[in-house]
Amino acid sequence: MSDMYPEALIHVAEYFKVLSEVSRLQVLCCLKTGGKNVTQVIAETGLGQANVSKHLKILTQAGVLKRRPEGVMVVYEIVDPILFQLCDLVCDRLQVRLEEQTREIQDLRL
Amino acid sequence: MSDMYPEALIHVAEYFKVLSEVSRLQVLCCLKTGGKNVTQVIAETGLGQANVSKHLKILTQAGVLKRRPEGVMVVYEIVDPILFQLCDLVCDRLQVRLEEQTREIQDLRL
DNA sequence: TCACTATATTACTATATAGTAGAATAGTCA
DNA sequence: TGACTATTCTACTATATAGTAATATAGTGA
Repeated sequence: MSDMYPEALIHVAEYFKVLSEVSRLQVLCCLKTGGKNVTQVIAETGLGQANVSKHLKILTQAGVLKRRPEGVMVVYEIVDPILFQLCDLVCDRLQVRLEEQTREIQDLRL
Repeated sequence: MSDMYPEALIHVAEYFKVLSEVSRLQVLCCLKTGGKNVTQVIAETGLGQANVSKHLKILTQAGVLKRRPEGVMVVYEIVDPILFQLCDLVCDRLQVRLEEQTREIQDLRL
């Protein structure tokens, strides 16, 4: 955000875009407690197999996950150190906004 | 990110989606130094009028900007306290990733 | 009132991508 | 080798949305 060149902003936008899909956030939540193989992710999220595979690829290419083959299986784990900071910031902010909106609606009742 | 319910993740995904477009990041960069009216934003970003109007609305509805009519003009300003924290975190992370990739490519040369 | 400026909305096109079915690939074991 | 399992890829459809042109709205001053 230090300058205005759209070229530099493309990468920031792409990073945020990776985190802007519910299914991908589900996958990340599922991996929060540690690395898991694809079958486990499919089972825990309830998403389709091909779909999970695609999202895991997108998250890996974005540098959020790391792919590690283990025998027949492939284990994915979170390696992005800022991921949870980002999500916690957003969650806190959303909560504050909701409280503000609740207060505004109450004020209308006076 | 504290649970797995997709309903809760929808709001997080929506927030990230708002920040996942280059044009909107341009608008935010333009407003980083202080509130501006729509005409100024159009001039500084080079984006179309209707387009800027649309993005300003989206950013306002997301709670990132605040709309304040001033005479004939309408001034928009950033009110989201976490916005720059988020962007700085992502920028730093992207820089680290680039350095890692540079090192990996150099290692291939050995 | 009319003309002018600033902003917002509507209707449309073009593009991107989520999800899926089915095929392909790769590894393991008998 | 063949059968089986785990994962990835390909081709496709359906949906969402960025950008734009034209129109609408709203305020201001002559």
